[in-house]
Amino acid sequence: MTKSEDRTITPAIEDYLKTIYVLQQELVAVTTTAIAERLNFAAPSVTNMLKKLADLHLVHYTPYQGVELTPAGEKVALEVIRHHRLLELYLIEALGYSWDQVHDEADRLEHVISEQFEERIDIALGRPTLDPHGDPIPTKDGNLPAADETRLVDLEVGQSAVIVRVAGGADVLRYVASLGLLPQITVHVLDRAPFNGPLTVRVGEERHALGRELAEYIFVAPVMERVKTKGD
Amino acid sequence: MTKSEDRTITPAIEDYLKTIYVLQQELVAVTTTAIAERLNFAAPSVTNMLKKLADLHLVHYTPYQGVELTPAGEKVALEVIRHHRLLELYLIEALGYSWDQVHDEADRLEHVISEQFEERIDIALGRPTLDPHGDPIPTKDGNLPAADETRLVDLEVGQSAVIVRVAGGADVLRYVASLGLLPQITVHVLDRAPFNGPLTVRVGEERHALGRELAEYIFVAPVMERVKTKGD
DNA sequence: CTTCCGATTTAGTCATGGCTAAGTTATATC
DNA sequence: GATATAACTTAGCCATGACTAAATCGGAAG
Repeated sequence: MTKSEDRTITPAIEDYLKTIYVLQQELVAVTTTAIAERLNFAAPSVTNMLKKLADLHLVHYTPYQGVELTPAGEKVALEVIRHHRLLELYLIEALGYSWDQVHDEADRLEHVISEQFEERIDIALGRPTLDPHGDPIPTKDGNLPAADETRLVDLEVGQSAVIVRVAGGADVLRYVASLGLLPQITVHVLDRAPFNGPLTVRVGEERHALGRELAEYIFVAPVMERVKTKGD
Repeated sequence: MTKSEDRTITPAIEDYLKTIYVLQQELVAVTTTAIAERLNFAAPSVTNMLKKLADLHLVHYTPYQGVELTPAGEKVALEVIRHHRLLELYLIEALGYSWDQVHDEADRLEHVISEQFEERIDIALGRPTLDPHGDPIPTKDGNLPAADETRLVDLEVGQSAVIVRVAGGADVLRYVASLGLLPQITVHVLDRAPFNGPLTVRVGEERHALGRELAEYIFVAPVMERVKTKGD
């Protein structure tokens, strides 16, 4: 009856493709080392896998140069990312997870849920387009609406913005959440210390100093509110 | 403080322990071959794993004799079974799966969900005690209330009973469901053909002939209603 | 042009967990 | 008691996917 599928795509392969997809959006070239760092693997392990992915026609791999997803590879990556983001949203909305607890759970579940499971939670959530971090959820046919990509670190003193999403791992999410910096929240930039020093921001009644690196993880939608001179 | 994970327990180990647990309830001795058949593995693969499980003190293994779970092994088995049964119920209750679709999904999910996930769906379901097949759900501290174990095949002609659960794989479940033989449903035994022949049962307005083997998979709670005469 | 160094790949190892082929054990039967 | 046979184990193989150590590439500096 339902005989097992062509299990060429393993969880490990899915993780690599997902990582490469994300890195492609951050970097000009996706290198072995960048992948190794992101996945916490040794570089040779990555080289190994890249050769395998190339054999499977999931990436274009040029030794010493880097990799790029093929359309087939991108399709797999987007499916995994769709699973991940739907799961994160479902865990929060349906099961009451908190914002910073969902990532690890989704990382494990994303590899094992069926098409049916995906479809059922998609329906249960009302076919959402954004995940809890504000990232767009790829559609079933592999389209990903681009998100705004202004970073908190790029704002000028005096500007305000609404947090859209926060990148980075669970530790970053937890810390950022503890400061009240959650999606939908408005922040005001009070100061930018020189020499790559911290940003001081106001969130509600509180003030926090954020390292530059941290502020690169926080993506915002700028609010062009009345600044100094009477704006239009 | 949640202790850091003892990653000695792999999904493969969980599958073996779960299978051994189930077989212990069905058989006097759990043999290599019985495990191999249930898991669809070759016998030597099982022998191999049994040695590993014995090293981990999860089973008592006597070569050529069979295995038995240790308390530690039983604990793991019950945790996995708890995951499985909670998941099956959740898939049906919360996500609208049908009765015969849940097994495979639960088989994959049971190995990856966290304690938190288990707790959340347990709460969402109102801390249930029976899964959709009528099997009891082990408690978090590893207790499993015994279920009634009368089989449909053991009923006399003229007896009626309510189906409690159906054992067997997805193919059995699917077929049995297609006959309308679902938990909560009442069946009436109309005939038992001699020489191990089929049972004829009435379900609602329909009659079906069931092989003896199939009728062994169907567990019932007998109903002592008025005895009827033969024929009709 | 050479030299150096970090990035990368090659080579070879290990654990997991399947497999087949071939021996060994237990046991039922003559 | 001898032996056939099914059950079981041993031995050895394979793919995955991680690792370290060592060679190699390639770009920036001298």
